[in-house]
Amino acid sequence: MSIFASKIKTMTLTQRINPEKLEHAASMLRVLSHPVRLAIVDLLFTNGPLSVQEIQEKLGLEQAIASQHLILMKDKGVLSSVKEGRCHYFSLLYPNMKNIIHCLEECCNA
Amino acid sequence: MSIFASKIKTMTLTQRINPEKLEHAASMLRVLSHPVRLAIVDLLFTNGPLSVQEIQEKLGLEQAIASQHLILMKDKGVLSSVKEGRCHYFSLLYPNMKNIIHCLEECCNA
DNA sequence: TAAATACATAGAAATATGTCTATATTTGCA
DNA sequence: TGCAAATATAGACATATTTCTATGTATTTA
Repeated sequence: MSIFASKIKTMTLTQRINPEKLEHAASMLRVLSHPVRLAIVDLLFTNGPLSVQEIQEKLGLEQAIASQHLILMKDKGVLSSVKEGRCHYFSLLYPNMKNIIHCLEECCNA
Repeated sequence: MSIFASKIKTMTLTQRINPEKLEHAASMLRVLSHPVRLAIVDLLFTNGPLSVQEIQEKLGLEQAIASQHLILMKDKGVLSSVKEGRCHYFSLLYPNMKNIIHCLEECCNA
């Protein structure tokens, strides 16, 4: 049952779903609301799992910056990671996440 | 031409589009990344143009809080408003914006 | 004109976010 | 074992966000 689907139009989002879920939804969007993180989503959607170093190089980021954004994205449930040797490979937990970006451009010519 | 559509897979988002557009896209998401503002999008999508007072009452917000969020959303290009007498009616500039929320739940069971 | 209604805004304070530098941790390899 | 590679983390700092209280502005109505 979707948290956003409403049967009773007079009920607000806040009334229909619990605050935790609403905050979580907002949190997911907040993760995407950064140029670097949008670029990471795009990169991983196109290229599949990549190590921190690969992401760092392809996007021209400092090591710490790349790591910090990636860990944040993982903590917030946007990315997953697997460890192979000393490399950590990150990938999109939900590749459909890219659709949000697609929606965004459809909505407002971003 | 979509800013996110890539013909050359080796080009990153940052390389394909200009930083201003990327920042604008991130900015649009940042506007949505707040529980109250998600609730406002939902409310206006369902109920059409509403005055500040109506929004305030339906969502149980303080007057200043409602006004601040609404003005922010307008400034960032998410809402439009018309003034009738002393009421300011706000509505979604792009009703499709709701789709982003729909995508969000599809992506990650938000 | 005075009061009330509907909003907006300013300023302060708390919290969150983003970046940078430096350092720590883990793992692979000579 | 000792060094290098890959990544994570800590701490400091600047900036942004959010909320709150109070006040200002525009408009309607008595």
